[in-house]
Amino acid sequence: MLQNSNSPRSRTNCYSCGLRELCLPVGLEEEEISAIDFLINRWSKVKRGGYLYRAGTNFQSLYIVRSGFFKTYVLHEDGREQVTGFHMPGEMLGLEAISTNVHTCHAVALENSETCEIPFSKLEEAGRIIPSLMHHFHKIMSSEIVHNHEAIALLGGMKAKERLINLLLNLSDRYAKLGYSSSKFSLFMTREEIGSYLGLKLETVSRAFSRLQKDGLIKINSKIVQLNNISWLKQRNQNNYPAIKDMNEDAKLQ
Amino acid sequence: MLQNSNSPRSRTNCYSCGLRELCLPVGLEEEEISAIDFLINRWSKVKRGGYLYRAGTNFQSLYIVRSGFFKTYVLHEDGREQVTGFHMPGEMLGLEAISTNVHTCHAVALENSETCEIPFSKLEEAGRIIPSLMHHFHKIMSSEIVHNHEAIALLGGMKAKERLINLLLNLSDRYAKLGYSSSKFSLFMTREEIGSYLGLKLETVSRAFSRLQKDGLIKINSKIVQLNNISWLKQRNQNNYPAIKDMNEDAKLQ
DNA sequence: CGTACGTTTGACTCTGTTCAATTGCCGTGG
DNA sequence: CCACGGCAATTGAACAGAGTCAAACGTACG
Repeated sequence: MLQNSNSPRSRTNCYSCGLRELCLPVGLEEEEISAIDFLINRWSKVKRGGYLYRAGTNFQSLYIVRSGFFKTYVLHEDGREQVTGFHMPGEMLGLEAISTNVHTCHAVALENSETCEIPFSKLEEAGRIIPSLMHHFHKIMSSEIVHNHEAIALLGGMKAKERLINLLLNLSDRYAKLGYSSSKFSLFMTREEIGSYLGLKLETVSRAFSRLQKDGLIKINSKIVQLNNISWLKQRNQNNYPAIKDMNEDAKLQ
Repeated sequence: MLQNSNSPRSRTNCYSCGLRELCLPVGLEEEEISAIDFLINRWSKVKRGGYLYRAGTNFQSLYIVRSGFFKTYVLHEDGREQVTGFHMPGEMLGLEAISTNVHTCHAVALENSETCEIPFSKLEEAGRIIPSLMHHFHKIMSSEIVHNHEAIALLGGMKAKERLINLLLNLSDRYAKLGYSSSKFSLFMTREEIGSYLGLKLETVSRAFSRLQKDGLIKINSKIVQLNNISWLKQRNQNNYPAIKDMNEDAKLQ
């Protein structure tokens, strides 16, 4: 049991980490992995409701969720919070802060969570020596941008029910990647947080859930949701933009 | 007139480029600038309505707007287009494609435009040799994420009039940085494109313009807009999230 | 000069918000 | 163990803001 996740050894050991194939070390050689183990100089727990970082604080490190569940949010002028994302194990937090060296959003744990901390200056140094590490880091940042574009498309063009289905399918996919059930999982966030993320009021979220349940598409019991027919939901509500097919349409436009 | 912007010489010369302080070379030494001139292997024109790249095509290069005005958009399943951003000189395009090596959005010129092309693999190579270049590139990607967060906040929590004011102030700031008037400028996009970006229908955009004009806040003549009292507009409609002030509120939350 | 496109404006509809009351759930303490 | 309080979630009814449909106007370009 040397590699038990609670042993001190595994605290700074990417090699034995269950998230290895989802996280920063993707695509690295064994020796390179041990090199980045070096970077990760801390391993911290954040209790439910606790802050990983706050807007306005100085940026030093990026974080990777090791276990648990986070939300990030910004505040509107009037104090209303706008959730900008939900974050699951293997996902990186803090990328927004690189531009100004100050965090521009708040990161809160919605469950008791664990994170790996990666001092950014060290990551840049290591990236110079290990090109594939740097490249993979660029991919992570880029996919964050893609993900944001999807969120913008969702907020800009979808109705309440579609937004909710989209979020559920998105969570479903991410749980699947982690090896959990894609059809039945827990929502760690409140209706209000879901609403904030989807640009809806909590009552609207609640009504949308009720309606989806009445239509037999899902089963929902407070925080536990079950998707009855994922492929049907996906068909009814594509969340990917079929790039190739689009090309024909575009040709006409030009 | 060796450095005239149409001379062949200046095509690959960052040193003499008017955007030098807004673009990739920010913070580099002179010798380093000549090193990145090396990277930029093409300099292309895109006519109004033409595509810089399309979703679904392979990713090779990033682009920087040299002159003109672009929009980027993704397509919803039903073919409706969702504008994800407007892009002015000095701004970088194509960052979304790094993650998959395929462009996930379309980039169209709204005016006759010019761009610099930066092969991404060469940029990564150069970044290994010039750490400050790599670091600045990371800042650019990060600020793209911040910008997306702002767009999400706008779409998630604002009313039509607020959204429009926000866009106008945003454009105003960006024009100011380029040395143009911040109070009177041209909108290169149609009402429909504005609406798509703001998550509104074109009629709603038009009505919002009319109302702002009737209230004396702006003057609008088809595509030319004049902001009558920028500081008042800003006060009435903050588009920054005052991070420091927020800290007090947050303390209560935890 | 005429067509096509973008814009403005009005009247009506509908989705989501607001306000309010009720229910359900869970942890605390009697 | 049950009663209580507090928070989250549900549901209903009235309301408001944005969407839809339609008509008319302006402007740019062939």
